[in-house]
Amino acid sequence: MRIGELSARSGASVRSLRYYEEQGLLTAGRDSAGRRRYPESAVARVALIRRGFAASLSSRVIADLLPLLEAACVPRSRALLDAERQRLEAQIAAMTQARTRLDEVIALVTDPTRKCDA
Amino acid sequence: MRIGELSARSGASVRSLRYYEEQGLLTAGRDSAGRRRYPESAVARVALIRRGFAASLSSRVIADLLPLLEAACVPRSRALLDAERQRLEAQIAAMTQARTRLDEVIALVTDPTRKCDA
DNA sequence: TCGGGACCTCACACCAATGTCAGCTTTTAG
DNA sequence: CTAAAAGCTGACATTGGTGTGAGGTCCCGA
Repeated sequence: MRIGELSARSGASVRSLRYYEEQGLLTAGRDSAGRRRYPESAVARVALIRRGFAASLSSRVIADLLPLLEAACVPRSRALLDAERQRLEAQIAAMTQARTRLDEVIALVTDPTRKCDA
Repeated sequence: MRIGELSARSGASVRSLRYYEEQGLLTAGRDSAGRRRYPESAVARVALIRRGFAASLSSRVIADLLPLLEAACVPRSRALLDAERQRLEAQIAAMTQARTRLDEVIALVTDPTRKCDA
């Protein structure tokens, strides 16, 4: 199929599909006019790629992961994914801490002698 | 005081102090040679600015907030901060959902017939 | 008078996926 | 035949606090 159809069937924009290719996540053949041609399996591949993005994985990590998944190499895939999970946890922790800081500021603003001109 | 001393006393880099000024968070006088001069109160102001950043506020929001704090306008400050808190909560929720997605991928990889070549 | 340190402005780099525009070719419908 | 639709490449914008470097001014001590 061509890129427009893949876009419609996968939900990814045409721009995104070209980007995935640029990042080495998706390969495409070319027809005589230079247009990308995709096999049926590309739909599933894009779905997997998008799952990765939805899981906050970067294109780089997805590029590393896809070959491992194809090779069905569980331990290595796990190692990669666990590291990403840890990164994500750290980010969540950072934002949670920021929320605590924000609550402190809110308390600071709210508690003292309150006066307002508007 | 000059920018180097303010940097040392506040913990913010010289670069950051200039950036704060550019964003309208911090004002500075100039001496005859064009160098920035800060009053003692600048130390406290930078501390407050940095608290804002630590609470994940953007320079834009801090710029809006500082005048309200100076006017001791609690309700408006609260409105602003509450809105930011909500934004932060939404981000935390998004990342938490991403973690769930990641866990799904991990389950997907881990569960099936496991085999590995490395 | 010379060296160096502190300061100045301007500006690019970073991270990263996507939107969008420009300018072009090819295919296809009418 | 022609116009529209679909595709192509290439490139810039977005977001934002900070690092870093170039190139210049100024001031102080030796």
